[in-house]
Amino acid sequence: MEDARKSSTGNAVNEENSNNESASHEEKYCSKEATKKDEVESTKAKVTGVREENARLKMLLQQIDKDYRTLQMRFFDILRETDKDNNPIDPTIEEDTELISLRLGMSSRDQSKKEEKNTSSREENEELKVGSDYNFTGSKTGSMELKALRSEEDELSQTNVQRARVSVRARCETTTMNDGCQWRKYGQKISKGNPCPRAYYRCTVSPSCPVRKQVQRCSEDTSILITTYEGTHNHPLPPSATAMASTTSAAASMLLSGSSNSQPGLVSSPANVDPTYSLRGPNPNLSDISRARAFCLPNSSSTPFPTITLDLTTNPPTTASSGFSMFSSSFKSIPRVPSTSLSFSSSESYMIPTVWGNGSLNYGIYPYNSNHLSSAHFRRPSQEQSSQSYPKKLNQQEALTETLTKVIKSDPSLQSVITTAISSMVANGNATQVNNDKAKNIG
DNA sequence: CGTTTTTGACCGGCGC
DNA sequence: GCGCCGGTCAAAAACG
Repeated sequence: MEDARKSSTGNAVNEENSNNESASHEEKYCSKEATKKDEVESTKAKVTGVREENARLKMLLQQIDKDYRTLQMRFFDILRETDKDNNPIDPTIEEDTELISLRLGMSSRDQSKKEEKNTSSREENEELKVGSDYNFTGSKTGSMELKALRSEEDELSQTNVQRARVSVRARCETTTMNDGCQWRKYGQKISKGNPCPRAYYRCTVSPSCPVRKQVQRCSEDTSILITTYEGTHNHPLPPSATAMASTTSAAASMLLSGSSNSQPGLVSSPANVDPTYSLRGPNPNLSDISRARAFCLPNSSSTPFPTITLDLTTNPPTTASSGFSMFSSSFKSIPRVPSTSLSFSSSESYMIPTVWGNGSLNYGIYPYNSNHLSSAHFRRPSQEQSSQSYPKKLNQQEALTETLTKVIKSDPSLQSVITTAISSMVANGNATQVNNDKAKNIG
């Protein structure tokens, strides 16, 4: 190979030398044309490059779309399986869990039907759940989602069930996060304990959309904006809003699927068992987001709905190697455990240092699923008994965490999807710009 | 002129 | 029952 290349190169050089004179003459006369040709070639190369980039972005978007769907499906599967694993004795709990998680994504009727179907129907199920977030990819999916959501809303209004809230903490200088949706401010209040006013916004994309959000600056760090979303959009979302919507929806699903114990009649006090989850992460960029952390917090007794917090403000100097190390570490780290009302009814003063801490893993009570607690509640409603079951719940928690971590780590696409989802919803609108750019490219 | 924001009034839940 | 508090309403003002 080496010899052949040398000889070949040598021949070429000889030929070049022999033609040097004529070539130099031609250069004089053709230099301008050659320059033009070079420019044309350069332009062509650029166009080709742009086309390739365009194609690559298209592929990327399709992949993200696909990954999102996969993630959504896997997420609910995991939750379902863990529910069954951890509450095998009490079927009532599992049933409740299903009911609650359904309220988030679809009606119970739809869900129960789908549960009866085989695995192939999972895809359809998945389509329903994710449809609103990706309805720009297909009107059919969007309409299906719309039906499901309306059904859900009807059920919500009829049964007056709990609604999950998703709180996003992010550094943002503007008055509100640019999440891609259209909002109308309908009120502002000074809330107790925070000098910064809390603004109330309503989604105006659709007149009947029930989604609302509250925006308030953190009293301790006014650069941090706390945005709390409540409800589910019952209309197609613009592409720029899908990232936030899908992420909050998934987070809320995660939360509600674990709040079965809040069912009235099954628990002494719903306020005691409202878990507050938190996904904590630093900053809008992907690598930082990949270090985001998840943890659970005792819910404020004043909060009527279970709340999950996505914390994108802190900057823990952890290794950014694995996209989902955050889940594993945070879920495993459970320094304190709720013992029924004692921990759950804890006030904000108890919760805040955990939430607004420096990024250490001193948080988290009930990772994504509070059913472990619920089972303890159901079987031993007394505080004393629950306190005694603390180590057991911890073990369950850790086992559950490990299971989830393994699943997530075993699937790189899952990691990338989650990372992308979280990074896409950050406050400064970067994600919106990216989405818009991608949409333009596709268009 | 239509839409959005502002802001005081109002309402319901909750604790005392 | 009363007051506090969070959330919402709705008229007026501001805005584009």
